[in-house]
Amino acid sequence: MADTTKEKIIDLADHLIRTKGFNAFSYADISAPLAIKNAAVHYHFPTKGDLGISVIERELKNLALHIRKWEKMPEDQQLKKLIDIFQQRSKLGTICLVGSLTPDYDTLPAPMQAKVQEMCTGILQWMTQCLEKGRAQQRLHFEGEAYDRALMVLSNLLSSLLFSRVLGGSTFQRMSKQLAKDLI
Amino acid sequence: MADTTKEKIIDLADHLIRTKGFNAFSYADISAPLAIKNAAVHYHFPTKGDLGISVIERELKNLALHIRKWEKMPEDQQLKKLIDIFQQRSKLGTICLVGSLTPDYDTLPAPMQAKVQEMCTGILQWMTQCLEKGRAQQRLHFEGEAYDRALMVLSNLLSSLLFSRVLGGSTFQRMSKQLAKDLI
DNA sequence: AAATATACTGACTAATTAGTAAGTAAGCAA
DNA sequence: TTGCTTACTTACTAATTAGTCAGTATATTT
Repeated sequence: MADTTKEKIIDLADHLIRTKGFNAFSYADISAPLAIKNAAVHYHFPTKGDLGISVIERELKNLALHIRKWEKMPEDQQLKKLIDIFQQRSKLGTICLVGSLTPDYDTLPAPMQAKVQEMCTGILQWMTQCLEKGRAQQRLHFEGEAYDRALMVLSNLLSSLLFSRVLGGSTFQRMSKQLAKDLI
Repeated sequence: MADTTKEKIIDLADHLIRTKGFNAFSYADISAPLAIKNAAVHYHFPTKGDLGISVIERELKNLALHIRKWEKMPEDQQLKKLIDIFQQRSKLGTICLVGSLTPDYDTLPAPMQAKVQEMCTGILQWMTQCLEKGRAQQRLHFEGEAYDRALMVLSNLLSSLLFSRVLGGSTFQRMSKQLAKDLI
């Protein structure tokens, strides 16, 4: 996994954001498990917002890496790959960054708000393209603008993780299957 | 509005949960605007969890009141009424309790987790019935189990509020119109 | 060998947090 | 009028919060 302290901090912060939310974890929640002092966390990330931004940026890079890996696959398969990633999250009981950070949006420091915005528009941009191309090749079927459909799909993926934690594991399966049925 | 202090506290807590989230507001955020001491808030609601539960219970009662009011309307109209409520929220820039509290689920005190669960299952139960009856009368059209569709609809309503705060006001219109188109 | 940068620790701080306990003023009931 | 309840205030506490700053050991560079 992560070998440097900095990467370990990002790893832990990522997990805490996905389980407890940005406002419910503290520097102590990070320093204690890593057996370092809270000042060491501040050394790498002066403010909590800086840490949050790094978590988002890493997620964005990872996502970009996946997307590049899927480039040559047909669009319906690319979408299924994305659903697979969410299924893994569902098994771990962790939610996605969009689902965790957008509810807290008003409380986030301004630079982090900008990053959250960037994350949302970035994911939606990719998904819009994916849906558009998939429809052109008749591998995906839906009505309306591709961007509007992208909003609905991201909505369903995000909520499937929220709901499955509250209502139980089968909820993810129900929603992801319905989502696939509706589009393919 | 609210005339008793207790009702004013619930009102404010409701607003704070919808804007900042349950973990990002404090007793001071409630006592200061009401010009009372924080101990007065503890008098009415011994713990923060008690306050959270009261906020959910009031929402559940309000929702039940609305639903009873819509009883004689055709199901597609009932659904539109619900969308109207979300549109008002969107204008105010506030999110719904499901969208605010499910991301924080793991951090909530156990009795409040139970209430959040109750709220989710309650809303889904009503929506499942509404969709089922609407389909039987051919006023609503969709494939798959009504419960699965209810999950998707709640997902889209909840996310439309999250997204519209981050991406701008037109996002709600896009999503709610697409939602209506897909079902009617 | 000397200077500099990296990655921390130790020891703080000022503010905020949820929550408590004792007291009090006003209204109502017996 | 005495006692009880309601709705608070005053005055706390112990814990936690993000963040700071001066120091230090270890590499790395010059």
